[in-house]
Amino acid sequence: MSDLLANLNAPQLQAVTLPPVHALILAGAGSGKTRVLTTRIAWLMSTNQVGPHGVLAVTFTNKASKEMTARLSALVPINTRGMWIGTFHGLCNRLLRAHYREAGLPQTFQILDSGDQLSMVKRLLKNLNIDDEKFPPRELCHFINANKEQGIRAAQAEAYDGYTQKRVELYAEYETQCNREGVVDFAELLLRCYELLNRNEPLCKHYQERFRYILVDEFQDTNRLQYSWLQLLAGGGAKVFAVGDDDQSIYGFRGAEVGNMRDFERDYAGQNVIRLEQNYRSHGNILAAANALIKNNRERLGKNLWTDAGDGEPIRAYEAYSDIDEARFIVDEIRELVRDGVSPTQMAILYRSNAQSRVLEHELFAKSVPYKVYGGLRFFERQEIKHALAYLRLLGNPDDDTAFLRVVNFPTRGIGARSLENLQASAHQMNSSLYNAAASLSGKAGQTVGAFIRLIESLRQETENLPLPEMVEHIIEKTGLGQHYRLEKEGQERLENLDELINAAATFVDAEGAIGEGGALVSFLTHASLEAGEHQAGEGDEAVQLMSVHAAKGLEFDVVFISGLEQGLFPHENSVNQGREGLEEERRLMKRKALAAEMPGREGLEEERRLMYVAVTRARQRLYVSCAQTRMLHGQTRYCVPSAFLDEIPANLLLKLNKKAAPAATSFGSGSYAAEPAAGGLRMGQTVEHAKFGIGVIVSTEGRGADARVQVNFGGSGMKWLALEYAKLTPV
DNA sequence: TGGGAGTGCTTTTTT
DNA sequence: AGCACTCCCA
Repeated sequence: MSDLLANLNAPQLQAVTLPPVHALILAGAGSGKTRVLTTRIAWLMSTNQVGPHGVLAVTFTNKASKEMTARLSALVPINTRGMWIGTFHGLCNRLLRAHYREAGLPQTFQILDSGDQLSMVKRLLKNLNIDDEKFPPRELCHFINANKEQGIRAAQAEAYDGYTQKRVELYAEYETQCNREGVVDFAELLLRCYELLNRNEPLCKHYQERFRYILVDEFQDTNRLQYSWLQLLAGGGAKVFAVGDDDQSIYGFRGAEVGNMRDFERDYAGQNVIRLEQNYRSHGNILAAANALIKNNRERLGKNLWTDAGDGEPIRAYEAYSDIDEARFIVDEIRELVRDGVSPTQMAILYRSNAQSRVLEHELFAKSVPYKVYGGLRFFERQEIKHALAYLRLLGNPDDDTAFLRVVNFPTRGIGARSLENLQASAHQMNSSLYNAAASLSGKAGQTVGAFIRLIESLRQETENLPLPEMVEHIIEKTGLGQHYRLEKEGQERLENLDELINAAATFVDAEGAIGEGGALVSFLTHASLEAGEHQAGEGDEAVQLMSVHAAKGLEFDVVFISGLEQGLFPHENSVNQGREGLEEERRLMKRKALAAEMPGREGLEEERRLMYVAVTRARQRLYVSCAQTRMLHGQTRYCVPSAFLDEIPANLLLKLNKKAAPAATSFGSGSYAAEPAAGGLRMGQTVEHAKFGIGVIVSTEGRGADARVQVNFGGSGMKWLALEYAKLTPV
């Protein structure tokens, strides 16, 4: 017991040992958030205030929930397996599986991932003969999800214009189709679970009485529906312990509501707000920079990180000529650090968008520095894996049209678009699944599709009594998938992945223990949807880590490089511009019109700044910030202005590493970002020198990127229009 | 059916 | 630039 509480600082101790009250823990970066959360659970249990049975702990990612489970079992000698610790989606799934009947779902309901959802929407549009230019499928998915995340069903959705009216209709169609197929998307897991509890009073009461303590991680990332879900479960007197950091809210773009923190404080936590402000991660200068940055945000609950550690090193800043030069600089620094004995694993290069990794990878490769890129295709999202899973899904639920269409002609069986059109038409007419409608087909289509149906039927029989891994293997072979990739030139890797799928099935069975009555298949498929597999993490290797800032949240490194700190990139222009349709839409949905109108783009910029704050606070000992004057973007050279965020770092914390003055107009601290981004980083009125025409003054600019041109008054040599891409203009 | 050419898009991402 | 997606032809 005393061990448990040893080494906690005062606010940590206070949080951990709080009496049964609602509480909001504002936990700054590196302040021991996970430790407080797990210790709180351990303390509650070891002091017999609650049993493992009465705890509900919610996280956002599988990784976080695994970590929480692991750390908890290290703290208390208890079997955490039966405990309700998991992600929002995982826990909702668990509830829905337990009460599928009450929730109106088939026992074997399957989960659509975003890709499945998209193809479902596309199919719907096609069947209804709707122009997908007018209603882009991606946008429609977003519309549907955003509504669900607000707890709004199609029947309740309001539409003030014809366009939205139509989208609501499509939302309704989509709902119908999902129900017909017995599948649910991610948002549906939450909404369905919420509705189940909300309208089934005895059931709700049961869980309300069961969970005495509800703990929520990363509370700043919750959306409206998740908040309501928590409210509902806490309705019977359970105490909610919410941990979060409003300054690290970087998922507003996908519906997270930082406002939930404020609401929670107002509605529940009241006096019990505890701030964890001592940072155990970073040196003083790094924290000072982070604090200075985030101070510029208006919408904050307020918090200032401090540390016992010394100031440490200054923040190193480098302004490169180009993206290539920036990469060169970073890689050179890394090589030097490696020579000095820093482990590559402890170094990370962060960027705002994944496209930026290319140049960096190129340079790392050229200099033979091992590296690892995060983000990209995940295991269960690979096409060969999805194909195999589609067959498995069809065995479990023949009504799953998405799965049906995915593999009905893969490997090819001579079932062309024509046959499928007929099939979809008659399925539509019969109001049944494609699988069921297949029997009604005649002619050639009837034969080929019939053969496919027989294949599935016989597979079902053959695999009925097989253990899961063997079942998977059997499917891969008997469907011709294996053969297909064996014959394909580039199929080797895909074959290996399919083997890996068999392994995954075996591992899964081992981990889950014996699950009887064919439940193993369903839970394996659920596992595949809910945990798409790590982002090709590949641990152990001595490699430098490359990832987006978003992906870096929750991680820490001795050395961090933040690259591409340029206006338009970081902060990203799409976040700051208000004109974007999607954003407008979001705003309308979030009913924040007033706020948005009052300060257009501010919210966006503040989220970008929080992103920068997250990036900065990843670093333990050394932080580099860099930008480039030119950058290849979308195949065009773009002339860049250093990020406003660079100017927000106090100059006394910075060590500028540029060897010589670079031959361009911009430099840190110029404040030039506020001005209209001039073509090529050159501004009106600037004096420049040209090899042939001599000294001149810029009188106007036109175009951007590769098309950028400037008009220069060269005095005696006259007025010239020059393309920046070709003309060498040196600022004077 | 499959490949080659043409077209368009391109922030961040978990479940 | 690079990739995904569509369309059309052999």
